Parts: sequence; structure tokens; C-alpha cells
Amino acid sequence: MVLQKRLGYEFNGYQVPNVPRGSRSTRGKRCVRKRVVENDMCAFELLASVAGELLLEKESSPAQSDTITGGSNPMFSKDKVKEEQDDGLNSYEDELRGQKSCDHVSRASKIGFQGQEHGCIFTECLHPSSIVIISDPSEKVTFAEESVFSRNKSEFARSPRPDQGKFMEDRIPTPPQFERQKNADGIVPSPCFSEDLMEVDIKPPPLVSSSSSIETSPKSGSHMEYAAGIADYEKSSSCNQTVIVDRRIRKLLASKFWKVGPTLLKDGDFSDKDEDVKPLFYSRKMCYKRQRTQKFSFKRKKLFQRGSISSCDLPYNGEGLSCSPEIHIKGEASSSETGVHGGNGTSSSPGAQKFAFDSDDYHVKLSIKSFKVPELFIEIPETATIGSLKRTVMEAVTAILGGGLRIGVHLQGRSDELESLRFTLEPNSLQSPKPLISNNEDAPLLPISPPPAARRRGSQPGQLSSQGGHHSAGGEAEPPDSKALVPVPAADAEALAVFPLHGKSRRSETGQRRVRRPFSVSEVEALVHAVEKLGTGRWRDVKICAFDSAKHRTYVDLKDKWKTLVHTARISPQRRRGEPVPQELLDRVLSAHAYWSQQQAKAEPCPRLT
DNA sequence: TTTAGGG
DNA sequence: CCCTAAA
Repeated sequence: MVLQKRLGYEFNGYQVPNVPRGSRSTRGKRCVRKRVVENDMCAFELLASVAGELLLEKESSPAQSDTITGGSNPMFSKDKVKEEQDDGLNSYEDELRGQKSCDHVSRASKIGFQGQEHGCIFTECLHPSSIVIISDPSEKVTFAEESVFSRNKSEFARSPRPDQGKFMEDRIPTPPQFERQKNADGIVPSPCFSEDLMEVDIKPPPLVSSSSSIETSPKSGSHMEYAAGIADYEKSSSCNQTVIVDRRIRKLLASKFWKVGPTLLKDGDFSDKDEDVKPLFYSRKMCYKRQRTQKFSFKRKKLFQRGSISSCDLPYNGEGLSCSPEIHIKGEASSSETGVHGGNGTSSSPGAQKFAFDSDDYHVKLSIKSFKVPELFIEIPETATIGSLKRTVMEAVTAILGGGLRIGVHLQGRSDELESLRFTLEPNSLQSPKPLISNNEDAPLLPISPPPAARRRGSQPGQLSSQGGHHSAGGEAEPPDSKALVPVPAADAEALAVFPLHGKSRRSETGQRRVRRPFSVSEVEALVHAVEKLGTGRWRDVKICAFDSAKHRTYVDLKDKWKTLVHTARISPQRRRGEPVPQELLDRVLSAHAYWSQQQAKAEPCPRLT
């Protein structure tokens, strides 16, 4: 039984238009950056949210006697699924079809949770596969997968102990912040809000909200908000399980756009500066940072040192290339053997619904089916091939996901249609270790403009040979630069702001190396003709005369081309590369060059003789 | 801004 | 193609 829900997490990918140098407005950049930040969300948040929704659905479900895995639960019924699919939310079942195995996905994102009345959901995000939702650790904690409390968490036993609740309560004092909330709302604060636990990266409830009221003002009635979604799950063992989730999650899930916490979790948003209070949320940030920043700090630093990457500037080559990697999400709920014992009493949560579970415990297993990786800045050399691109993309995404998922990269589009070139990421079947890069993908991917960092490095850019690949990039080793990819999580936009993105960014104006556009024969023809007429010292005139409409050809380009033409004409045909230029043209090049050189020589030493 | 040349 | 000193 699988609950399938297409999640609306999408990165509102942006693409800075190919604005002429120096004409990009500051305002435009600010907009870009803003969007990046607002769309930030990471996988574990997503999973946690899904878990929240599952609980909500469960709560609202009339079929209370079903276990989460129950097939008769409307929420998980095929009809429901179908309905969502018909709703245009996409059928990822179809998408998933063809995948040999998604077991790893399920495993990777398994979430174990256990609730108790008035508990809170926490997610741990040390690793995508270690997401844990804890509801009221004072009672017990169920771990999914590995022990997520790897640090400072030794107190928590993997298997719940009868006395654990007491154990926790004895050790952990209730922070003042939630004492207040308790007073205000009459809700018993969870002991898990302790410094002790906060230090271990416990994340706050994965609340998703379009308004900042919840996240930003935990002490002003926010608990009410939290409690609004309380759902009590009464197990057959009479253990009450309560998980607090935000009802809005569901609504938001329905929408395609999630505005996520990070933006709202600025320190300044907390009116209470008490260090005992902040850690809960603060740790979330830290956790996030560990997940993201730490991983990429090296590469990012490297790139920035070379001044090739900006958090808000052209991530692309300005030619329309963009990467929209996708991962897919699938959710499922199932029972589990991870027994949780202890717990007692009945739920006292008003209005809370109760559910009886056949098993002692249950897990909500979530598997990511589809979500868009926030953003990927990938640096590739001019000589990049589809294959190297794929490798790069895969590497980046894998890094983002912390290796919790195996990602397969599927190329969409053709290398000769870079405008539509995309990569789709899918869970990589464990049993199909097929090479990720096929040979036919190692064709040169020329039109892609590599960032400046690729410049002045390594070998000369290979010539693009439209006819045959005597220059096939076949054995082309992937240049080091191609690995210098930088996923730029939106959350790090702030941190990245350290770099020169105030005012005018160098990169946005001069950084992007232009796309290489070899001169065609006809262009050479036009150039030769113009030079024959105007000479070799009036490139501006040549430009106006023969390439006025060719925006991408500057007079410098023409001058350079003439230079190479002269060189080409002088070398043996065997040494020439690229699209062959008719010998006739080359002859004219030589003669014209000789003529105008002579004219120039004549004019210089003795102008009056002309 | 253009030229002229080196990288 | 890029970068730039010079003009």
C-alpha cells in the first residue's frame, strides 16, 4: 500500500537573461537572489513534512481503526491516489515505472516516529536516511535506520525503555520558553526542548507556512498553531501517541509552492534572544548548514577564489542552458516492528482523534519520488561532454542528498539542442549498475559555455568539428574543472553574500566566457571581402560593413579571426583544424594581408609619400 | 572606444 | 576568445 503524493516542492529555477555586459540592473539581481532564498528546502524537510501530512491525513480519516498500512484507509486508497494523479499532480507511479528497484529509496527515507500527546515533531537531519520524527522523547524515541543521535545522544536507547520517559524528564529541564507556552496554552511542553537535545541538531517541526507567524514567533501563541494539528494515535497497547503537525502542511502540500523556513528563521526573527530558547531553531539552521555548507565549502571556496561563481549571478552560460534536476518522491506508510513500549494513559488532547494500531509501533515510510533540487551551479569546461556533464550533475545532487540516495542521471534533450538540455535524476537502481555514462554521450558539448574558471586552464578548447570526429572527445579526460561544481543551496545565499555580489558583480558583466562560435565559411568570406576593401586596420569599419547585424561578432572578434586566418593560411592544410576554409579564401587572405601590410608599412615611416 | 598584440 | 596597454 502506497500513498502517492506528488509534492509541490519546486525550485523556482531562475535564469538570468543574457543581458549585455554592464547593463544588468542591481534590482534584477536582488530579485534573483530573493527567489533563491525563498525557495529553499532540503530533502529532509520535505520528508518530515510528508510525514506530517501522513499524520494529518490519518487524523482526519474516518477509518480510525486502520493502521497506517491498512489498505482500506481512504487516504491510502487507490482512488485517492488516482484522484491526485488526475488532479494534474502527476503520476509518479508512471514515472517510477521502469525503475527496477526503489527499495533504496524507501529505505533511505524511512521515517520512524512515535508520538505522545502534546509532543512535538522533530526531525533529525544528519543524513537523509536518518530522518527521525520524534514526538515527545520524554516517552520514547523510535529511530529509523541508524542512530541519528550520534552525538550527545547516547542517553537515548535505541529501543525504548520502560523508564525512559522518566529518565528524560529527570535529566532535562523545561526551558523557560516553553514554560511560557505551557502557561499560555495549557499545553505541556515537551521535555525535548532541552539544551541537551538542542545541541544535537534536533530540528523543529517541519512547519511549512506561507506566513511567518508560526515560525518566527514561537512565544506568541505559536504553540496554539502547533497544537492545531495535534493528532493522537492510540495504540492497542494503550500507548498514546501524539504528533503535532501543522494543519497547513496539507494545504501547502497541495500547492506547488512551499515557502520554507530558512528564510523565516533568521535570528532576528526571534524576539526572545535567550540562548535557551533559540537553540531549537538555531540548531535547525546549523543542521542545515552542516548538510549543505560544509559539504560544498571547499568547492565553493575554490570557485570563488577564481571568481567564477556567484550565488546570484549567471549560473548559466547565458545561452539558455539550465539544469533542472529532479528527484522523485513517493510516500508510503507501513507498520513496523520497531516496538515501542511504555507509554500510558490516554490522550488528553482535546479534539484529538485516536487510532488503534495492530502493531506496537508503526513507521511512516517515505520515499522521495519527486522534488527539484534547489539549485545547481555547475562549472564545466568547454570540452565538456554530455557524459561529463552527467557525472557532474550526479555528483552535485548526490552531494546535496548526502549520499542517502543513489541517483541516476538521465539526459533529456539533445546535445545539439542545448536550449532544452536537461537532466532528470532518478533513484538509481541498485541492481542495474549500468554505466551512467554511455559512450555516445562523450561527444563534445561545445556550445556550452564554460565559466571563466575554465579559462586559462588546461588545454586549449577543442575545436568543434561538425564533420566527423577526428577530434572526437572520446578519450578526453574530464578536466579537473569539470568537477568544480557548486550546488548553491539557497540557504547559503546569505553566506555567499560575502562575495562581491553587492553592486556590480564582475562575473555578471565579464565573467562568463562567451560561447564559442566558430566562424562559418560564409562569415570568413564576408570578412575577407571586407578586409580586402577596407584594410587590416579598420576593424570597426569591417564590423559595421560586413557584420553589422552579427551582434555576437565584435570588431575584436573580427580582428582575431583575421589573425587566425592568416595563420591558418600559412600553415599546411594538414595542420588546420575546424571547419575547412576554402583554399581560395585563404589565398585571398594572404594576398590581402600582404597588400595592406605593405600599405601600412608605407604609410608609417613616410606618411607624406602616400 | 578602437587598435594592436600577447595569452 | 580573453585581456589590456595605448592611442
